[in-house]
Amino acid sequence: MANDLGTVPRLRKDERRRQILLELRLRPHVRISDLSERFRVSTETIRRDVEGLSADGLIDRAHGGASARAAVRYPTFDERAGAQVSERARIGRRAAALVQPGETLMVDSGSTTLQFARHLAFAETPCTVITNGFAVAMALGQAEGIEVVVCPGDYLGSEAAAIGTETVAFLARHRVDRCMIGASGLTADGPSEAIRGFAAVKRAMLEGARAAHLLVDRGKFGHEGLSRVAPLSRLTSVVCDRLPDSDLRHAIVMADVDIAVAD
Amino acid sequence: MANDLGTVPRLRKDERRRQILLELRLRPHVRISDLSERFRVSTETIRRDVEGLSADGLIDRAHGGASARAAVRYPTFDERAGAQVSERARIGRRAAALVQPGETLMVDSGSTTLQFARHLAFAETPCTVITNGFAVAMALGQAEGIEVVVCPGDYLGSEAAAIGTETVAFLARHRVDRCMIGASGLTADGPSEAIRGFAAVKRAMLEGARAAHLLVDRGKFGHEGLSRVAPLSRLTSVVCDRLPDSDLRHAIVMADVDIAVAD
DNA sequence: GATGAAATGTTGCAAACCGCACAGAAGAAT
DNA sequence: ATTCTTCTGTGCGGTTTGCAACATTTCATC
Repeated sequence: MANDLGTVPRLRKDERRRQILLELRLRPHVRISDLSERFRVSTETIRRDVEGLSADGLIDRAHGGASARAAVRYPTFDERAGAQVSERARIGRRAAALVQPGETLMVDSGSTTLQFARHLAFAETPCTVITNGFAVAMALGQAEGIEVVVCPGDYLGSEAAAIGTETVAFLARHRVDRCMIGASGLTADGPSEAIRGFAAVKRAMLEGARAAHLLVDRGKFGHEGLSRVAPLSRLTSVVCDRLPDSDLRHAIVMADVDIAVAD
Repeated sequence: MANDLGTVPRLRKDERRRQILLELRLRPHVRISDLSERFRVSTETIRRDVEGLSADGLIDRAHGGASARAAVRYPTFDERAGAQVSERARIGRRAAALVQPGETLMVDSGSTTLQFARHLAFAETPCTVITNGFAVAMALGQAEGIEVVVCPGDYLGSEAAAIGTETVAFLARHRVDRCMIGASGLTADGPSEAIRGFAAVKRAMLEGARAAHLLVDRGKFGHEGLSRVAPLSRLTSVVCDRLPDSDLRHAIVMADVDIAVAD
């Protein structure tokens, strides 16, 4: 109803919203009261603007204002089902414990590997990490003793990650002790990935690492994404929050892959 | 009074504050009520944490929560005057107008080039941008029609940028229509940079671009950073918010460099 | 275990914010 | 000019947050 092709929208509202968006690209947070003062409109109007932008997914709402959209939606939007989050956090912590001081790593982008990065950053295990994920780099970048190397590539805004041939070629030029990757699904055929362009990156990490750890929560078991990443046998271990069904478990064990259950 | 070298601070508080900082690396805003729930402490305690972190200049306070300090620190807290900010914004807008559809660009990390990026993102001029700055990539990554390529390199957390030999080598492999770079200072000897490791990146961009634009606000005139980036003559134009003094202006003109004054 | 400092929780009240409903204002289309 | 739609402002009750003072707990140290 708002986007009739022929109509020229009014200036006022769109201009304001546009300014709000611009502002939020510069600073992470704006206050409704400030905006109201600046545009000389009522707080209610700004509230409606912010509400609208938020509904369009362009910004995140906050009490008293609005904030830029999170680079990575980390605890997804299911706040209450935070179970998922804490399970991923447990997986991340378990995986972080695998890292020995001085090691070199490759880390995938994704919410589960981000949890890993957060725990590794907290542990401050001295190591070197190569990653294509912005959130992972930012999480690790503040930790003392952790060197972070970022991959080149085409920037994928929706996932805040670099992908593509540049990324793959860069990874192929490196060799590390371990890699930590996520996946959209895990079956007896191996991990698979739903997001276009990610499978190749994960594959490149698997190739370049002596040990490969797959970080997946129980929700991934039995699901299959669009692209096959690699056969199960390519993995060293699967880090998860619960043992898979006996079929999948059997396939994993037969492929000589360890299973580590967090907590 | 907080940093006695010998004393070992308690765990609880620091752990919490650290997690808050970590969280703010990933999302721009956290709510006090959420944090209180997550850490199972009273909102007052979180409020004190946030207050403390804010006093240390590590985060920005907001009603109901806290927000990350912009990846690249933006100047002052004076909202309305915001002179520096709006001047940089004007420079950014002016520079964004230089970009023609279909061009290829290299863009430096930094607060002024970030302003450029956000205006380019808003204009949605179709183009391809190579950048080493995370904030620049994230700003441009939301825009339709703009392809963003990120550089590899060592991640510098304090500036959210990639630097080092990998970055330089990557840039050297590319050739673009224009580059947009910032600087810590500008004198008759040319632009200079205060942050270690940045000068080499800027130099590589200058080498790889047919046209080179330096984006600087008036505060940079006459200042000189640690590393010389390049001679004035290497630039195509200087985009600034006010004409430099006659001496500097003369040097710029003699070097056959254009001066574009925003607004 | 006693002691004291720091951290945390609790309470009460003021201020800021939210959301709704309705009315007025500004444009667009007829 | 008129109608109609969309946008904006105002008022008000309800909720959340902020802030300060005080009570309580925790922890290190003796």
